[in-house]
Amino acid sequence: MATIRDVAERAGVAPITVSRVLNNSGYFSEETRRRVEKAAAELQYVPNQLARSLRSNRTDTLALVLTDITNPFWTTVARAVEDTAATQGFNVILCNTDEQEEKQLQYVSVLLRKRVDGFLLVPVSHNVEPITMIRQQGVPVVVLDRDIPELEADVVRCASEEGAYELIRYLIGLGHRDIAVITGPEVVSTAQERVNGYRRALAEHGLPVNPERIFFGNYTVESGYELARGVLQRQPRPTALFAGNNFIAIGALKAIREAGLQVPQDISLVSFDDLPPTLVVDPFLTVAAQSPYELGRQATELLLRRIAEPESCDWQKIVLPTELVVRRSCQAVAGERLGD
Amino acid sequence: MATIRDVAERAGVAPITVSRVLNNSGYFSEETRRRVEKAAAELQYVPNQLARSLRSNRTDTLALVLTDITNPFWTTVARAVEDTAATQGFNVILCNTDEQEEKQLQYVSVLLRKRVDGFLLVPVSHNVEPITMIRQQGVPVVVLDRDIPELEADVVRCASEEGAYELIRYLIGLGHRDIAVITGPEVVSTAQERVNGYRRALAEHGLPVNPERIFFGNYTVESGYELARGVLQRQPRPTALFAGNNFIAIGALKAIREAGLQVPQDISLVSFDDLPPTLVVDPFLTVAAQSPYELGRQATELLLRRIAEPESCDWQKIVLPTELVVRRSCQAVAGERLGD
DNA sequence: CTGTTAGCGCGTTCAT
DNA sequence: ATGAACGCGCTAACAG
Repeated sequence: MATIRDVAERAGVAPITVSRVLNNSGYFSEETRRRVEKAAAELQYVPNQLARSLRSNRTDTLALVLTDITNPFWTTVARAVEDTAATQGFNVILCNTDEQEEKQLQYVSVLLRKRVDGFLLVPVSHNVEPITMIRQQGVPVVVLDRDIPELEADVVRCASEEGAYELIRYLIGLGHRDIAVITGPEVVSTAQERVNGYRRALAEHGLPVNPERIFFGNYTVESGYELARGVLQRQPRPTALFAGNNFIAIGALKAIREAGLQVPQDISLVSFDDLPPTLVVDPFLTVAAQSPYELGRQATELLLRRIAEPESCDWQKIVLPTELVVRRSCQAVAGERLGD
Repeated sequence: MATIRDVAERAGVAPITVSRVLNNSGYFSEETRRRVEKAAAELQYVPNQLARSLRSNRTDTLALVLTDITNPFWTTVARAVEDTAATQGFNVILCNTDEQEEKQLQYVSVLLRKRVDGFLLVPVSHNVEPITMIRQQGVPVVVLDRDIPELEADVVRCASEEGAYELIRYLIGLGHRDIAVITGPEVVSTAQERVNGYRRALAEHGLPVNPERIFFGNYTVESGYELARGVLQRQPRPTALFAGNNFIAIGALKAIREAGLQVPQDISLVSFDDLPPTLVVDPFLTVAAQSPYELGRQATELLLRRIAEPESCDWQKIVLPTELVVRRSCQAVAGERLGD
């Protein structure tokens, strides 16, 4: 593999001159340019970015540490991150933590060694260790989707509490009085907030909050399935179910089908997260829709700004609104209907 | 940010001793180990992998250049690649080409500069330029999902021709005689092969191949929608439709719904690619299912082998079988039924 | 306009 | 068991 010195020799100039021509920096004659470019082309010279980075302390690479790229929500976020990063010449290293502390810490550690210019991190828990580690090395981090209490940081996330609140208010408006919620891990802020929104909506309508109707689990299809199965066996059965994310909703739908029940006739169902329109022929679920693309885009833009101007310390907390999308997965409860 | 020299000073040893302790290579006393580890911890020393890579010519990083991570097929492949790479300590840089030559070339060029250890590439066309570029730098490439005619290379792909053949044979078995196919770009091997399988199935059953029933487009929902709309307007309307991938199938379903038609009553539909079971509550489409996870896993393992032993030149062509999954999207054609 | 020197942080080589 | 010198490939700083 040709180095800058090989090119220099062949062109009959010094390495620094090659550097100047190829980076178009400093002065050089037209004749020199031609000679250098010719030599570079003939040798198929590819500059070594590692050496460059070693000097410049920039790798033009971002780390995207999320839970599972397999969830279309994260897929869309990843796409947005990659798009946005590319507009400024950055590449993206992708990592899946599967919500495991250990993987998260391992990735952060490796990526720090690789000297990525910044991190987009979906924290697995409220443990601040990974973020502290990153900060100690002076590398910018933007926390994605989830907040960590008492942590001063740049955060870009969606309005989980409000979204949940609206969903539940909608259900209450349809006359529902017994609504169960199944959601993600209790250590994850989005799960907590969605439950908070649920609580607030009930409270504001003077309805009791029954702790036996609140279930934490994982943001997976399996977990949604299991939790929903549990819920459906209860007597009395709740008239509506609130799924904490798209995967949980899918799991719940499977459980409901398996129990021989129908949505919305036998039970109403709402969910956080939409599935991307491209994946669904006939959208059916009433949801609080987030904007994963926007989430990824804004987070990346913020991160790139932090990389460009590392001084600033006015942490930004960006909260993206959620949209209530009413479709056909809910039914009014007879006799108690309050509105539509 | 602390360097190896800072650690050495604090521990009262030479930098090389620090290197030996932290890499656990060569000899050093237990006392030295303790002192070095203490100093490293106190300084929060993070070794600079750039410097290491500059010497070792290894970055422990792979490039995954695919068309669009947003398609669940590629999402699953990406997940498999990341999982497999991680087992050997490699990270993955993700790039979306959107089927554009220019983006593809740009990415390849940048990633060569970054000295990734290997490429997993889904070629946008039969243009061998990107692959040639990579090879000239002595970097291993594994071609993913698509083959390039007359190119000697490691390729891991699915059996497109055979999968299409089986789908069409299945339709013919149901009595269909007029089957349209809508698929991806004509410059992409998978699209070609799926049409070849379609042709072969018809030919083997003595049925004419009508060029007016073959449509190339893009592997996107929009393209599927547009092409299907065109097909549905034809008189006579084909009795069955073969969608070249999952996105095209979704677009086709939208067009069919919009035309007020029902699957399978009014038209039968089959597709290449399944949607991941996790994304679908009630699988309905009859498909030729590929194994995207297996595709990504095998390709990555092959690439890692090439990286470990760069000498070998016996190109591997791995073709993964496709599975015909019969569900409820097809109906026998009355009066001409041949079998089930 | 072009070149020399030096150093980014690390690990191989050879010496002690 | 430990260290000094050197170079990986590149570019900033300083001549000329």
